[in-house]
Amino acid sequence: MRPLRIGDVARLVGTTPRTIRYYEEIGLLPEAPARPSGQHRLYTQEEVERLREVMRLKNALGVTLEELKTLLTAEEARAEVRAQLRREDVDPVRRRQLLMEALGHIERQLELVSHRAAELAKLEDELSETRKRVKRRLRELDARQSATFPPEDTLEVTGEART
Amino acid sequence: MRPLRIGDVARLVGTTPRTIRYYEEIGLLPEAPARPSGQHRLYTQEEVERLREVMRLKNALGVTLEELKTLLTAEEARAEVRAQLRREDVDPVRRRQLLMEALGHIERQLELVSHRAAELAKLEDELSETRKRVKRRLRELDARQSATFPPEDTLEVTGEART
DNA sequence: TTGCTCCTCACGTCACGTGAGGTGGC
DNA sequence: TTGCTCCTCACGTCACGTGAGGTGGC
Repeated sequence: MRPLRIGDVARLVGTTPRTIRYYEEIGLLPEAPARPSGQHRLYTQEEVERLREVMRLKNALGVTLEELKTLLTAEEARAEVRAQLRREDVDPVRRRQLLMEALGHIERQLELVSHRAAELAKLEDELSETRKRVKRRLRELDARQSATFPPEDTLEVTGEART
Repeated sequence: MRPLRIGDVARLVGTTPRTIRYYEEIGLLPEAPARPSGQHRLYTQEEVERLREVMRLKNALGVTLEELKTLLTAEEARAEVRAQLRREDVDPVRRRQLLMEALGHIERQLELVSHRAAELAKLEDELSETRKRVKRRLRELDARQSATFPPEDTLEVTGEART
């Protein structure tokens, strides 16, 4: 698979080239290595995934880019920790400490996410309740219509109803 | 209940006085009526509710304030429509048309909300899965500990575990 | 009277949007 | 060669944050 250009990447993750350049500028994305100024940026599939994750977290958590940067750095540290833990030669005390740290990070993120998720779920619920009520009133209206007027296939009163 | 000042309102809905003034400035909130320049703004409980709803929609939908303004205007129009519908003297064709319009608005909002809600739910799920795994590893570690070492009440190896 | 919160400018900032003018690869 | 996308400034904008200097109510 050939390397992608910035416009392709932007389309793939649902953003704009300017945003990608800005994230690179503030250090949220790693700079394309050894690119002479003026040269085109090229991206691997891996970098696209990274950016997709960044966008997802940004949308989900609703934090500033500075906080997001801290968060991602912490996440990389956790990846480092996982690598350390895979090598079995870590003593259990240190091992426990690392796992507890990881747990702390995860729980802080979970709190943010579940709070927002709950709010959204509530709003969604309210909206679908309202929709139900409106639909019911439409059905009731139609029922009264067909009682008062001839059946709909013989008369064109509410043409919209078929669309 | 006495009227509230801007700082109290901000605290109640979880924002800042500056934000409330800004919303008033761009017409997202109605101007406090007949307030001489320099005079304090005073708010009723009703206005607090309105602002709370604005904040909730803003957070949930993630739209620009301009879009939010359009959305709220449409919502007020719907309230107007509901008032019209309550008076029974609307002919059924018009009645049906109004209900269909309302349904359209609700469904557009629902699409926005449920999309974001689904994304958040997915992220929440992933996070709690990860948490589960980390917790399981901690339990396994502790199990091996108590097999290798004497029971914890006779030895102080992992003091942290008690906190 | 003394704090406290409020007021109105007005400039600063964050996260980009939007040209201007120019270069690079199918 | 002609489009197209890319590049780097650099200024604009949206949604506020943050003082500066001053007034108002318990």
